[in-house]
Parts: sequence; structure tokens; C-alpha cells
Amino acid sequence: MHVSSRPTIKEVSKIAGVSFKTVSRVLNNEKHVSEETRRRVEEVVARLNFRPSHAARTLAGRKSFQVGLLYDNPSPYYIYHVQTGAQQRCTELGYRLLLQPIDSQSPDLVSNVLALIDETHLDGLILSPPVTEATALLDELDRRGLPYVRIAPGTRKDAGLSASMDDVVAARELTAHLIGLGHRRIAMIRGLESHASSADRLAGYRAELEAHGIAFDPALVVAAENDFASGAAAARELLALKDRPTAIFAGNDDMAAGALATAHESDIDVPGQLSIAGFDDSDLARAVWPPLTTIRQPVHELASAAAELILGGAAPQPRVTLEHKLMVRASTGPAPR
Amino acid sequence: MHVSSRPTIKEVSKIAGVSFKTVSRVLNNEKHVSEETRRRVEEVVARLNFRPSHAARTLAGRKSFQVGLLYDNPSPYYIYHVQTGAQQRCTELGYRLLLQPIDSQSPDLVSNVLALIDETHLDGLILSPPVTEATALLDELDRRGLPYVRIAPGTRKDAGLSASMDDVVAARELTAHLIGLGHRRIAMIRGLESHASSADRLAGYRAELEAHGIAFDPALVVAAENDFASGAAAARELLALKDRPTAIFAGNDDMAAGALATAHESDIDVPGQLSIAGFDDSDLARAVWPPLTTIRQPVHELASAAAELILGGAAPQPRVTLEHKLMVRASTGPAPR
DNA sequence: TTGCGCACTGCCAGCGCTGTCAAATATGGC
DNA sequence: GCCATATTTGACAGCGCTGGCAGTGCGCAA
Repeated sequence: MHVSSRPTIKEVSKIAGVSFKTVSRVLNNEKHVSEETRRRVEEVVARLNFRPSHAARTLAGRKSFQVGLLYDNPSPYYIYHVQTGAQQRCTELGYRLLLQPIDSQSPDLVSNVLALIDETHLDGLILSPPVTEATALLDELDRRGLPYVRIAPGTRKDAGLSASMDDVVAARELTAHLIGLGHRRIAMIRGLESHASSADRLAGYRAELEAHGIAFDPALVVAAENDFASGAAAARELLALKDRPTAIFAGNDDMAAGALATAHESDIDVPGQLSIAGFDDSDLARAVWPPLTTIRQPVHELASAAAELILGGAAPQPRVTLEHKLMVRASTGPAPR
Repeated sequence: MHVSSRPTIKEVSKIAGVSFKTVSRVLNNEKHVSEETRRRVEEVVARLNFRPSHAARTLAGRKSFQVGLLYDNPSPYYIYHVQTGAQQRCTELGYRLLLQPIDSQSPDLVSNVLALIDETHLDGLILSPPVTEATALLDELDRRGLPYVRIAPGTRKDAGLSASMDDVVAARELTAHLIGLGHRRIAMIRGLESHASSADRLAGYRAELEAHGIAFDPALVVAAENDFASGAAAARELLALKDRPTAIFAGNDDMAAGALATAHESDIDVPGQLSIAGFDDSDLARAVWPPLTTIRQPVHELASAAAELILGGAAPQPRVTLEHKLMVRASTGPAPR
């Protein structure tokens, strides 16, 4: 197919005047190669722009230098940052990252992933939510002894490698911010059950209310599906309540944006009559008007830390927790009287 | 590394009672295998959940069943849809898609891509804007005879495979929509020079103005960088003009959202005092308030068509053009008098 | 001088498949 | 029933590398 085809390790070795095994040693940074030889080989490699065949290394060696990233999240923003965070770190460490969207609800999840592993000889796997919660998959990976790391795991938090932020604490901070502004009827639009963070954020919200002696009112919690449309619908429901909330805490920015649109639609001033807060600090948070008060979730850094954990074998601590940050913007303000 | 390691083609053949070459034939859907034998082999393959090693097939055969997707676009929305569109089609056709972010401005672009090709034995490449415009890369790919397809190419539109929409016509339609609402002073926020579509959209805008006998005013064209912040800044500049425009056509939705935020900031009613339109119909278009009038760009379908073109060798027409659609929403309205 | 350890290098098998070609078996025509 | 031809199957090399191991040459202690 190629007109001019790639050089092979043997051609490099011929030109450098050494055995092809020696070239292999240089490429893999093994010791027991004299400085002189190494220099000569490297010079030829650079001149020919030689790159060893990934397929051949995988087949011959015990490592494939490939890691998979599994995701099943409809938010382009989230996916994008998970991808770039993980990819950067993997590239730096000399690994290739295989980006693999997958249906985490499919009954074939486990066999699909095993097929991927067998096909590509993956060295490890990075799981992002909600794939992180597929316990059948985790069991099978454990059984196989295939290393994996989870980003923001909800279940089995104490097992295995993971990189996460503290959703409960973050939700408490956000709730505290609203309470501090004088709000007492604070509603919550909670996200998908399949995402463990939804429950954590709800828990943080409840805990903070209780800490301030505010009774938890189940009528103020409405479920939605992590997207704009369902967030808008949930807000409609909340605003139709006889005793309307003065603030809405949405489980993510997409739902918060939906709630904001509902407020605009109903000519309710934000934050004058209603405060709205989101979670994630996605691009959306700054793009809507007024810009959203939200929690900055370090998605990029979480993914990067996950890659580090699984590749930098030296990992002393199997669990990394990164800092979130409350971003106060114009969508929240003092409670109306 | 694996506790229980993958089965190989030889084990499958032993169980099925045939030579491993016959199993290979079944896996590759070759003819000259009796129905009876095929059935028996397939049954064993399914039972063992056997998947042929990608590395071995690549090494032994002349195809790698891998296609690369190169991108260098900061918009998560665009990337996400390009990825999913291409990936779906590739998966259906039995290919693996390698998602590869890359710096299209780097002086090492060509050698980086060649390294990727050599390492992975890529069968073909899908280029998305602005990588599509890297002529040095195109030349090198041509020289190598490596098949590639471009999504929305700006240069060399008549060469090679490509999938695109008509940016000029779309921009004309959007401009006509604004003119039809009575607008005469219509500003344009143009996007990055490195994206060929920016120039096409500007050209469409100019052409439609001229078709309606409206003089083109260079003062009404401001450059920005395809993102929210630069769009907001550009709008500030436009609204500071003594003879302020009554409508702003932004080269993409991100910049339009920025312009919208600027309007909100300055307490300018949209669309009462100012109409704003975007381009792309990204998630953002529906998430902001008021929702943006924009052009729906079939990103997913373009990527899918590109994958089809490069893999479905049967492609009779090397160039595919897909339909866009004018989405009229609430951000545009009659010109104020 | 001999012997031994160590740093360096080369040889070869083999990873799990596909391509090629030859062998075995089935099919058809007369 | 026999040969020519088509269909089905198998044997084997080899893709481009790594892993294991067997050298080779040199310095240094005995």
C-alpha cells in the first residue's frame, strides 16, 4: 500500500554496522551498550526517522505499551478533558492511549472489554464514570490480574488504584455558600443514578443543610438525567411548587444551564429572584448568562493522575485525591426577602 | 501479566479439529471453507470468546485494520462529534480508529505523523480541520501513497477524498435570514485564519450582502479566535462603534455566545435591540439564552461519511457534500427602527 | 602468567498470525 | 468408471521485533 515503505530494525543495524539486537537495546534504553555504539545507532535512527513497529514489539515482548481509556459519558466537555489529561501523561511516559467509548449498561460489557484486551494486548485500563461502577467488570479484571485505575469511583472506594475528588465535601461547600447568602429553601436537581457522584453530591447537600439546622425537604429534590433538557424540565417542576425554592443546586452544569433557561423563560431574574448553581465548571458555566457559580472539578488533572498511577509503577499511594474549587460567579446572590 | 491469558488461534484449531490456517480463513471470511467446517470453527471461537491478536495480524498481513483520526481543534463539542461519527462507522466496518490529537502548527507535524504511521502501520488517515490545510503533510502522504480523506478541506478542494458542507452557501442563507428581518448593518465576527471555513463564511456573508445591494463595510468585520472570550471582546468592539450594527453574525457558536454575554453585560436586549447568530449548532446554541439562531453543521455525519469514503473502497464519488440547515431560534428578530 | 568477573555484543527461537503454494478431496463430463 | 477441474484443507515461511543465552574481549587480582 505504501509506495515508500518503512525501514526496519535490520536496515538500521546494517547501516550502523551492528547486530539488530544491539539496535533493539538502544531503542529500549537497556544498559550494556557502549556510549560509542549507542551514539552511532541513535544517529542512524534519527537520520532514517526510524520508528519501531508497535505490532512487532507487542508480539515479541511482554508489553504492548498500550493503555485503554473506557468512557460512556454524553458530555463532550468531560470526555474531552479526560481524554487530553490521560493522553498527555501517557504520551510523556511512552505509552499509547486507546480511546474506547463503550456502553456501560450493555449486558455484553464484560465480554466486549475482554475482547478489546485480547485483541490489543492492553497493559492496563483507565476507567471513567460510570464505567467505574461496573462491578462485574472489576471482578473480571481482578481475576485476570490486569491493572486498572478508576477515575472518581463510587463503589469499592477503598479497593485498587483511583484518582478522585471529594464530591461530598464539594457539595457541602456549595450548599454552605447558598446558605451563607441567606437561602433556606434550596432545591437540588440530582443527576443520573448510574453516576455515583450524583449520590455523593446529594449527600453533601443534605449534610450541610442538617449542619445548619435546615430540615431536609424531599419535595425539593428532583431527579434529572445530567443534560440540559432534563435540567430545564426539573426546574419547571420546582418553580411550579406552591412554596417555591429561592435557590437551585444542580448536580452538573448542563442541568444548571437548563434550569437557567427555564428561569429566563419564566422571566424570573437570576440571581435577583432565584439563585442557580452548577457543578463541574465546564465551558458552559462561563458561556451562559449570568455565568454559573459552580464547583471546579479537576477533570484534566484527575485523568492525568490516573495515567500516572497506572504507568508510574512507583506509585506509593494507590489513591489520589485532588482539590476542587468553589467558583463563585454571578448566578448566585442574596436570597430575596 | 495476565493470570489467565488469551487463547490463540492454534488452541482454537486444536479444539475444532482443523489446521490453524483454516481458522484463519474463517476469521477473515475467506471463501473455500465448507459450511460444516465454518460452523464448527465459529462455534469454538464463540465458546472461547477468542479474538485474534491485532498485533499479529498487522505484522503478518498487509493490512493493520487501523485508521488514524488527526485533530487539532479546541472545541470539545466538535471533537466529540467528529470522534463518534468516525468511530461508529469504523467499528461497523471492522476497523479500529486511532484518535490522535496533534499540533498542526508544529514544524514537526509531518515527521510526527509519519512516525505515527510507521509505528502503527496505519491503513489510512482521516484529517479534520485545521490539519486538513497542512499541505506539506498532504504532499508527503501522496508521495507515500497512503490513503487519506479530509473533512471540510479548505485548500485543494478538488483533490482527493473529502466530506464537506458548503460553508459559503450556509453563510449566505444565514445572512439572508438577517436581511429578511430588516437588518442592514450586519457585523461579522470572523474566526481563525488557520481554519479555511472562516474565509468561506466571510465570503458567503459578503456575497449575500452584495446580492441585496448592501455595501460591505470593513469596519463591521472583526477577527476573533473561535472561542468565547475573543467573541465577547470582538462584540465589545463592535458595540462601541458610533454607528452600531443591529445584528452580529459570529463565525461559530462559541464566539456568538461570547457576543451574547457582552450584550447581557451591557444590558442590550437580544433580539430586541440586537440580533446575534452563530454557526455550528453546537450544544451551546441551545444552552444559552436566548437560544441561538445558527447553522446546523452535520459534524457527526461528515466524520461518518469520511470513514466510509476511506474504508468502503467502493466509493464512486471521491467528494461528498452534506446538507446544512438554518436553525432559526430566538436570538434573532426584526431589526429595531 | 593464569583465572575470573564484568561490560558488551551477537545468535537464534519464537510471539500469533497471513500469504503462498502444494496436497487432498469432491464434482462433473463423457 | 476415469480424467480434468474445482473446491477444500494443510504445511510452512516469515512479518519485525524481544528474550534468553552464549560468546568475546578486557581489566585486575592472585
